[in-house]
Amino acid sequence: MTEQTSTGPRDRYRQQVRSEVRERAWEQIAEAGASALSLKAIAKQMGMTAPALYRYFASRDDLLTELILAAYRDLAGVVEAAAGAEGTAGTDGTAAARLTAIAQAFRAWALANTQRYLLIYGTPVPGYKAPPEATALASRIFAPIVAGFSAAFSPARPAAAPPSGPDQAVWRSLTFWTRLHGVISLEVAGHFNGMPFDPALLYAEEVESVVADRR
Amino acid sequence: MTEQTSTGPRDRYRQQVRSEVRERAWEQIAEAGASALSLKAIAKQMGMTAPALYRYFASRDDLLTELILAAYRDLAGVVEAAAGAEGTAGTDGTAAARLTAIAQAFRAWALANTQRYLLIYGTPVPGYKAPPEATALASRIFAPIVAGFSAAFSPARPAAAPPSGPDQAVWRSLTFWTRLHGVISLEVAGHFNGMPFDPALLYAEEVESVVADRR
DNA sequence: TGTACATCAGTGAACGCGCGTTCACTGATGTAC
DNA sequence: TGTACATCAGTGAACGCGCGTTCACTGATGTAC
Repeated sequence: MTEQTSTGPRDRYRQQVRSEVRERAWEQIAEAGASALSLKAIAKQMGMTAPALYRYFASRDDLLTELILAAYRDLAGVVEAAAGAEGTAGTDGTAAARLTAIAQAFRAWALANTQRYLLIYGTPVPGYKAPPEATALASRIFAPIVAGFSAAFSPARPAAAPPSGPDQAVWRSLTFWTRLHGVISLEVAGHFNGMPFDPALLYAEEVESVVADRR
Repeated sequence: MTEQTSTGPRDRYRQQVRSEVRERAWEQIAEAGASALSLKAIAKQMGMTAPALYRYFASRDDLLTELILAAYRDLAGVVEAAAGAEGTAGTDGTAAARLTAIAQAFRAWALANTQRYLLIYGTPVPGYKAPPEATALASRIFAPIVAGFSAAFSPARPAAAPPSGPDQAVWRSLTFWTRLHGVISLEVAGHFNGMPFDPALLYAEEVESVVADRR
């Protein structure tokens, strides 16, 4: 009845196993970091022998690459969704609201997916070379932010914009990005532990500092 | 002739070997990250067998702890030196100059000692518990910054300062810290690669954004 | 100044561990006639 | 509907590797008389 493209029962099973491997991999990474990712350990957890996993992933690095790209895609989706949920752009107020929504979604995702966040923005895994697709996905995350700042700046001075027009938006986006990351990465790494203040407050202020900056 | 406290020739040799081990360890960490730190590899590099190193360090984790504390101490020293080199405090201008000097020294150290920086502020080494001394050293790094912002704010309204007086300085220091770290950590992790802009410029602007903020 | 002794750096063998990956194979499952 | 065949998931043994750490030991170096 359902018209599936090359999805026999065997294929379905394949996808299921692949998905469980990824799940276990994330658990493992969450517990001991990306460098601890081990096919043998995953196999043992799943009640299989290690060589069996080579039916599903070409190598350990292949699995890691897939996980990293999935993390990127997930985050990109979250950011895009947050940007899209704020209605159509145009007015300055809406652009600011959209940027704030993006920032909140960004942090929420980072706190809920600590290891995924660290996989993307943390200390590079030694000896591991990120695939080219990662760069494209990084742009996908960045794009809604640049769009937000572009919208926030363009309506005031329409046609004959000052020379620093589009660059201005990119520059703001960079500042936005580094400020958000500054708070999140220190929080996630536990460097605020024992300090009597609310990171959410600091974060909110940082978001404001760029979004509400009229210059 | 030289009055040394328990420093016979044997002791001097000990310190020399310990120092070479640390050096090799840093080389190793620089190449492959902290998780790749290996006593056996260090021993081989030094033309010794691994058990010999146990004369100098109780365990691998012990060596790592020493390295981390040394990194903290080094950075703390650099920050303190930068703060001290800016003459006595008091005037508002001097405090700002001091903060800027601290920021520049901070970044310079981070870029020159990438792995050391990541060891302190990067993704936590999985399964490794930082010693309590680390917290004290983190405060030593933070203190000159807080002092700078305190000096920048107090002279205008001397005795009867507003309630948010001292907290204000700490809050600014936090913002200062997260903004600097935001730029540095992304730069060091290579996330600016391929982006056509100068991180030094972005950094300078971030420094200014907190130091020159009159509110 | 010379000898006896204590200290201690370093060796080599061994332990148990875990890793990624290959290979020839068994046996179940789906497919074509 | 039933049989023959191809596909493919999973096993078990093995490879070579590197790790931290222990232990009993050799031999050189410094120290005390």
